[in-house]
Amino acid sequence: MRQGKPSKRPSPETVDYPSPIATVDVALFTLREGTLHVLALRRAAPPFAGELALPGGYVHIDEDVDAADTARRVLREKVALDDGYFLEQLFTFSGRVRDPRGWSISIAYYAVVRFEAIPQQSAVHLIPADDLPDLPFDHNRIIIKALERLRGKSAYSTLPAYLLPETFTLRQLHGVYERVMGERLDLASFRRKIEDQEIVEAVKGEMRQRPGAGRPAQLYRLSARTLREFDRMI
Amino acid sequence: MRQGKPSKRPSPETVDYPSPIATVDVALFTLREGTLHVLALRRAAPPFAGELALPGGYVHIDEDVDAADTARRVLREKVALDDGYFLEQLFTFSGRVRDPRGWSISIAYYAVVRFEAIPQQSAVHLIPADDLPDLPFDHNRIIIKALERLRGKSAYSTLPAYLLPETFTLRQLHGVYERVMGERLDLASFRRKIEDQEIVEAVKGEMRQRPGAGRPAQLYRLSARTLREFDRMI
DNA sequence: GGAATAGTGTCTCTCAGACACTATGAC
DNA sequence: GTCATAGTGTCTGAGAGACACTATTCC
Repeated sequence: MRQGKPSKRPSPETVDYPSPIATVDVALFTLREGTLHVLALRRAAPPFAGELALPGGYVHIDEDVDAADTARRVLREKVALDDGYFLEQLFTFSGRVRDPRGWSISIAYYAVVRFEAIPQQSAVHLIPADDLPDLPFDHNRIIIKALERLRGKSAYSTLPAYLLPETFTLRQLHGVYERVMGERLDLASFRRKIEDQEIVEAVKGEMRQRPGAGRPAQLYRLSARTLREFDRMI
Repeated sequence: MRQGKPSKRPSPETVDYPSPIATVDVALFTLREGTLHVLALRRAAPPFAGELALPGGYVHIDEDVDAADTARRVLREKVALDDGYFLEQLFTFSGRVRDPRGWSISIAYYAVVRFEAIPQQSAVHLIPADDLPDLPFDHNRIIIKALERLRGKSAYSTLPAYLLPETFTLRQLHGVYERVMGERLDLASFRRKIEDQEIVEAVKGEMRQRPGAGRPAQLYRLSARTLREFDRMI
């Protein structure tokens, strides 16, 4: 039918159809002042130059080994974030109308990281995840889907632990779950679940305190077992 | 950096990078003789001409409105399947090495349909889902991931009902769940769950029988409520 | 001692599995 | 009646929420 057209570099030879644009977008979540936020950047280039949008970029076929690699490169180049975050493919948004440049594919990822790990640069903005402005492309849809996934997965995994430093108290972990889920969770049940299933392990003898008084809390970290099979359910 | 190359039709103007090949592959599941199978086709064209592989095809940017549309077109053109099936995006497989033609993206879908709805053509093969041969590309990986999703989702949804005709007995539904999940499910609990939550509704007064004797069973169909919010949990 | 925060014991309710029971048809 | 399949009632154990209790620190 239609002819493939010559391309400059690692050139697919038997391609019969013009390929759509292929990009990767990342919804990066963090907790700032007790509220879940998504990271957005002010766009430097058209389309939608000057507007806030999710960090994203073209797949570089000579540089990236796969799309997850593109996502990590985007976070490195545009957010100066190297590691320590959770990253997972979310969904692929595609079609003729989602990008003014034409038929496009956006392989969307979502990521979770603690606030302190994000270098504060001028282009970086944090948007409250439950109170989004109108964003370009279909970025609102992407964020809403990412939020559903984040909440769904948090209900049966240790994903929210990525919002905390390496060691934390059970109370902090509980608070983070409540913030992410946006609902109250019974503290006693939470402790039982987390402790019984050996999701965390006590850090030897260490303790910790808050401003005024109060009994110091045991410090925990995710157990080796949890880290190994992170994706598995609680 | 590098230049975009002219394309014939809806031409992306500001594309800075050569796009990877964009295809859609579909893992279509069905139940034949009580065993879950995946549909494979004998490939007509290279690469891997003559081998069995998942039905798939290029995204046609002048014809398909989005990737789900591509998936439906692939099923229509290559399997002669028009509707009556469940279809959902699974995952996007991408990278430099998965396709000998070069850096490629496969937006993978999975589908579920009853055996009788599949037109029997010479190219169509059904492979037992739990006993896969070596398939080209990363199609084994796609099928394994699709199976996980199918089983995961069947545990809390009415997905397996797509393997049955419009009306069915509770016993049939139960059997189909067991086959899909590959494990025994308590029949009494199953009835309670299915009935209490109004997932099905009795088809007025109708009954049904099997070969020899036995009490006839009530016929059911999925309730309007279930069909409306199909994705929701049981 | 009191205030503040950390952590536990116990009751109750729900729900799923187990399994013995009853129901309705063909013969 | 028997056989075969359909469908129900009831017990039990696991787990989550509710919430009152105890523990350990600072002052």
